[in-house]
Amino acid sequence: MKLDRLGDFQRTHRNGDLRLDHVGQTVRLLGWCRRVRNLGSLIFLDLRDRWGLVQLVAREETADSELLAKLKSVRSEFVLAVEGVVAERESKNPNMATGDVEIRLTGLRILNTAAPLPFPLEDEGVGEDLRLTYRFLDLRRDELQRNLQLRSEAANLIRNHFREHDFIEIETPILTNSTPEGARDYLVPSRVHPGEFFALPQSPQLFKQLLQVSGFERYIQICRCFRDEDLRADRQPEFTQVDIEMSFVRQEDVQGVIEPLMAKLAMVVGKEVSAPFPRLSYRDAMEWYGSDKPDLRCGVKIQDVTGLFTQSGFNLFRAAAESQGQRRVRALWFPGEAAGSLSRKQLDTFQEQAKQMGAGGLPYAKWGKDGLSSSFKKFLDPGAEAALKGHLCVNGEGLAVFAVGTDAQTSKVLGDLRTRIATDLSATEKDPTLSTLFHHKNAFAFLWITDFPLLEWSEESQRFIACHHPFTSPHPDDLDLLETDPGQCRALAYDLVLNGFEIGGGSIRIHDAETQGRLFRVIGIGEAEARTKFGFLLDALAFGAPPHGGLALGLDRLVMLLAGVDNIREVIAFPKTAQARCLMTGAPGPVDERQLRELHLLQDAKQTYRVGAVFFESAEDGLDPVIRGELRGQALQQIGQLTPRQAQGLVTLDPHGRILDAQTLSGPTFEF
RNA sequence: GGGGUUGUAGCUCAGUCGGUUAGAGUGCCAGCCUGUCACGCUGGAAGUCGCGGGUUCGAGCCCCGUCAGCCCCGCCA
Repeated sequence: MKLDRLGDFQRTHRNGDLRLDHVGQTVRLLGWCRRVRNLGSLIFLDLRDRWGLVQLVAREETADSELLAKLKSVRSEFVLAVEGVVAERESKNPNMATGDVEIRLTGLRILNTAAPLPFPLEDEGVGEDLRLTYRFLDLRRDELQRNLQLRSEAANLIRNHFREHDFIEIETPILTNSTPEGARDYLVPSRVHPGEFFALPQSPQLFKQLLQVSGFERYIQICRCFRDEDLRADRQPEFTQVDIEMSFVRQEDVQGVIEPLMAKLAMVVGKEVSAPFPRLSYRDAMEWYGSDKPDLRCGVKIQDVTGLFTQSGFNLFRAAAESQGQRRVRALWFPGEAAGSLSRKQLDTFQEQAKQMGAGGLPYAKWGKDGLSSSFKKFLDPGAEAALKGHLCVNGEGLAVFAVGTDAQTSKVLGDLRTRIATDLSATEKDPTLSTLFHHKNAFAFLWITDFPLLEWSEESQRFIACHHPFTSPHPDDLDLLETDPGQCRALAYDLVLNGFEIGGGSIRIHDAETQGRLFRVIGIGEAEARTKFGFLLDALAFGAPPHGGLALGLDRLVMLLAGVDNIREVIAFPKTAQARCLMTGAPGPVDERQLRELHLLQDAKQTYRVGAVFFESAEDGLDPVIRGELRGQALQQIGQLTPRQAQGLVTLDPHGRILDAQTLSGPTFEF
């Protein structure tokens, strides 16, 4: 098809803006054809641009015949420039913003055609692999257009917020050093320095601290970070952090800057949230919610019922009760009819989940229409049942599930089931009493988790490692524990949590070289290594580093929650799959051997020479060396008789065509 | 590294106990159609049942392996 040129055509309006006010005006519009509805001698066409949709119309009896013919050739997603007169519709469409008007076509330019799309833009539920392969088409869809628009607005709002608070935006290097702690790095080989590597930043942590030493006092950057770890629905190998750092602050000051920002961001999507947000210590969060990122929309708390089973015939529970706190029995109580009438099958799926989280099974007690049913009913005599009901505050139908084990084990199981069961129950929406337990899912429940442990014992490395990062300040009250009982030492670290997602984390940093040295020692980084890896930091701390602290927000996750979607890929223009591949570009991909050699990733051992004649010599085992020698001799002789331009070397190939040996006879060498 | 799940027409899916020529809707192509907006009507084309083995007289279906998407555990200072 012959295409028209854009020429000097200029749009006069955005498609979505046209209203009855514009009736009678001649307008020029640009966009994509969403769909043609050809009724014979009456043709409708919806034209889409970034701002909306408007209906075009042409009538056989009134329209120019050339225009009409051209219009009939238009298919979905053709790119058009049109001219027409805005008119009130005969039959209006209340579902469309521009549904009162239509454009009577007077001119049409087909700027480009479009092959039939590999998937329809309107449908939900198109396979995600297909969407990612044709991401540029996927991004035409309303939802992604909205999500990326929202992301842009959020980023702008964030920048403005910090600018209003006198923060300065500073860029830090993408090519930096690998650090010994933390996630796996993405490495970038250095061409200039053989055998040495840059690492892409997991975060600009050290740079932002150094900027405090430099006196910038309030720093912000919206920056890309990279971690080469396995992915999840809310994790990508490259992601965007809102990175901030402040001097002369306590953690309350950092939180005080973030909270109003969150309120503003929530406002963008019509949510009211009030600051200050609740603060919960790590310890309490684990005790009540079994998670360091609890979803507070669910009010159900974990309860300790260990004490009820000291005399129980149920060995599993009694053994825990007799373990003197090593192991405990903990429970979740979900009141209401919906919970009390859960089927055996549903309980089985919860049990499967519990097993996946490391539990042996899922003991339960359910009070339903027919009274008690329980996996350990035979150990629940009327007295024990009454005690259990009293302890859990059971006054009606409902479900209690139990976990037994160490705090870490039971927290993991119950922390997961808490929200999983609550979500399932609220999905049924049969039971009004649930609303008090699981607030409707549109709420935004922010909170801070504070007083994280500074260090945790790593079985794998047989040493303590930093929970947050090794620059986090110990809690001043716990400083003495650093060497005596490192596991008990709390950190001045805090996470921002929204609806069960960690959307930010930060800390007050160590700002003196001595404490930093102490911490390095505790986590097994010796003097020499500290010097090599972090010498610049230790130096900086020695030259008048101010007390400082900060935080990083996960922008992708934050926007994901603002957009109300459950997957981070929905708010990233060109995301990677769970296997960290880009289905559109195919990245990562192989590179030329020349590149590998240049980067010193491939030895030059296979280097070979240009030849005018190639003599194939079998390298299969069993070939008599004498014969091989003779063959080689013959080859050399033959080649030697050729003119130098034709014969410059001898190459030995194996049966697979791989070069085993090469020899220059004359002429210039050449790298393959 | 481990577990679960999905893979059939361009797309979304159905496909019985292993048994005839693998179907539907939609999209696409052609024709008709003056108020559609998920236009309608008629007709047509369209399949490496992810890939590779195996079992069987016979495999979309059963078995083994493998690849890819998604979810989870480990991992993610």
